[in-house]
Amino acid sequence: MSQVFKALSDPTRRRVLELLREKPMSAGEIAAEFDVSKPTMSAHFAVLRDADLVDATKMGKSVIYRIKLSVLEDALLGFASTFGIGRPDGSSSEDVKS
Amino acid sequence: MSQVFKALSDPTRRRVLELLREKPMSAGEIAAEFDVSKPTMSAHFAVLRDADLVDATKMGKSVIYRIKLSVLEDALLGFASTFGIGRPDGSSSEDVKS
DNA sequence: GACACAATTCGATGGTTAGCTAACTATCGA
DNA sequence: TCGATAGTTAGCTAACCATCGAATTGTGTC
Repeated sequence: MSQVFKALSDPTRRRVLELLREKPMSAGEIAAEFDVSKPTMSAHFAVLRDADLVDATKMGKSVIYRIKLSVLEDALLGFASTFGIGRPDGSSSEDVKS
Repeated sequence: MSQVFKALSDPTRRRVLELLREKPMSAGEIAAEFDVSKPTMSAHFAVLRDADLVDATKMGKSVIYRIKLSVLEDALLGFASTFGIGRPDGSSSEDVKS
């Protein structure tokens, strides 16, 4: 849980997730969208992997990243429901379509 | 936005918010629930204030903290809706009880 | 004013994070 | 196998964060 919020606390990582929302992308494709070095992007990817927010699959020379929407969903809605925010209540990822 | 997620990335601060969900509390009352020094708690409060997640009101010798549920709600649901998570549309704070 | 109490601020310390360059690993194509 | 390409790892610096004890500010009481 802390890992997820920590991952989301960085604008670069949030934007990575937004890019991945559209479609899976390779590390290089994603990195091309940002003005930082590849190693720096790699570190951001590591944080996202650590939070289990993305899935990394090696495809030939590339690594394809995919967002794990259900994890993001569970974290955000699960936490929100603790405060009676959003859904009426008691939402795990049960009543949420995938 | 980054400030909100950064604030939420710490378990102590999340628990502070959960305490405040029940009722407003003084800094001392909150601090008594944790096993850290008052200065440390004060620093946590500062992060929460910086994220605009709580409201601090001086009452005599004490400072009363109140959670700002609508800010938490807007941040979480607003971000979630970016990913098509949660309610179809951005919601506001209607069902806020106190 | 003098005192006690609530909370924050100050100063120091240890740990973490973002960023870089350089070097390494792995894969593909010739 | 050689060279090019895609990513990650290693090693480093600078900035930031959590934490503490001590000092400070502000409030109420006597």
